[in-house]
Amino acid sequence: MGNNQDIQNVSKATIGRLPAYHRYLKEKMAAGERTVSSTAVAEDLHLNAVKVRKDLAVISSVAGKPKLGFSIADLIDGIDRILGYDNVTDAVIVGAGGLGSALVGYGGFKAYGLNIVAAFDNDPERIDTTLGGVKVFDSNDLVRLVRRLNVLIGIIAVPASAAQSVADELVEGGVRAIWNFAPVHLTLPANIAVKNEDMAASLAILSKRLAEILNSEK
Amino acid sequence: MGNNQDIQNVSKATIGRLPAYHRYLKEKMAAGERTVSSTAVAEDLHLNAVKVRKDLAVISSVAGKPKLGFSIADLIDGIDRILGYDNVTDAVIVGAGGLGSALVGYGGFKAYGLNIVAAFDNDPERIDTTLGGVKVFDSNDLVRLVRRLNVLIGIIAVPASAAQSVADELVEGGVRAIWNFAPVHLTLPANIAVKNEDMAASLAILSKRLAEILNSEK
DNA sequence: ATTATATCGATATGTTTTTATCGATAAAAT
DNA sequence: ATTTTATCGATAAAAACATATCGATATAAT
Repeated sequence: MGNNQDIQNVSKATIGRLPAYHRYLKEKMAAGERTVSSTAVAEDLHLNAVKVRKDLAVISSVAGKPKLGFSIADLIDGIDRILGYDNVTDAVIVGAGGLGSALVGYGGFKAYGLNIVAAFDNDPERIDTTLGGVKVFDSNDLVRLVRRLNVLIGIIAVPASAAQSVADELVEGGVRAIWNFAPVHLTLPANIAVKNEDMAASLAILSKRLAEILNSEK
Repeated sequence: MGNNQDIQNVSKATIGRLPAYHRYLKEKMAAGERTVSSTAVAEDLHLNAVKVRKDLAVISSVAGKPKLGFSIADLIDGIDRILGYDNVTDAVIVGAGGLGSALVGYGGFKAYGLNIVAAFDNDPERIDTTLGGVKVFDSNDLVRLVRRLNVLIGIIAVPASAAQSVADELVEGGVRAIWNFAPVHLTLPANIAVKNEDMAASLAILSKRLAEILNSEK
């Protein structure tokens, strides 16, 4: 995943929109369509048409055609290539509780280039069970196993109180990217990529939009 | 939640950072501290000091003092006020499966001004059970119950295939904001606030960062 | 009392992202 | 064959966001 050059030349904002385009294009393709116009995508996805056109221009290997638009198959290939959906990267998840099992069960991560090869938990009840095909190991073996498996990505789905120490162990095991679902800020070396999945932040932004809408109505 | 004026004048980027400040400030307060400087916050949270100072200036009701910084208690009050953490808004969640129960169990939403008053599912096994104190109702009663409860926010935690119809029903029931955890783009009226929790997008951004880091090392 | 200093607030600059405009062009319609 | 039109690509302007700089100032140290 992502260990290619392509992803580097694409803006962060665009990268964030690619998965949505990908789903949309897959749908259109399944519906038998061959081309899309930026205007149609923009309308359906409620985005600005110019923005979409620039995004599609980055993705597409060939120029769009007036009156026709872009080739759907080509766009999908482009996103696959940029996001590395064609080659899979291994990851481990720590925390096999509610959120952890939901994430593993959520499935489809493999379609996004992520292959969860192991789960970890410190609850004896959960150790040695399987979670959607993924075996749950003892947290005590985390560092050793992560190092042995040569895993680059770690997912943290443990309570806030345990998150920092788990993160430290993941780094010790050689992980270079951390996807953090615990509501805490992790203190980590600068050369580790971190993405915090901050539910409270999402909720705050939703609230802002709601406030704007309700306010515009009075 | 958020049904106040304050949230309107604050930039979206700042809004997204407020929950992290809130957690940080609560920690500091619990540790017995009374003031923080923007430089300290910036260092601990790995943010730019000027950015933090501007954020804190928006939050704080009084000016910061040289050598001392800002009052922690005042900042917390400010965030509570802006994000509406002091007055709680009701919400319902649809989908009591893995993700749904994880979200309800994730708990702490009430601390973020969100009170989940009901869950819905169409699986007879789940109907009439309780999920962390929240009763699971039959999806068939969704529209009627949501309308009766006068709920403004709906959380969608159902499989992708069911998400659009659930969203339509929520809107029919009077919901004005939708927090969507299903990996699909929802087509909804313009006067409904939507926040998509797009795991694939998060993963894409994490991958980009990882690619940048790995690339800078060779 | 005086000086040193951490921090603030304000202003300015830079960067990223979004949005607007418009001529060019390929397909469709006449 | 000619005209119309949807869409593109390019350029430019605007908006949002981040970062740099610096004088002012309240506290702490001398």
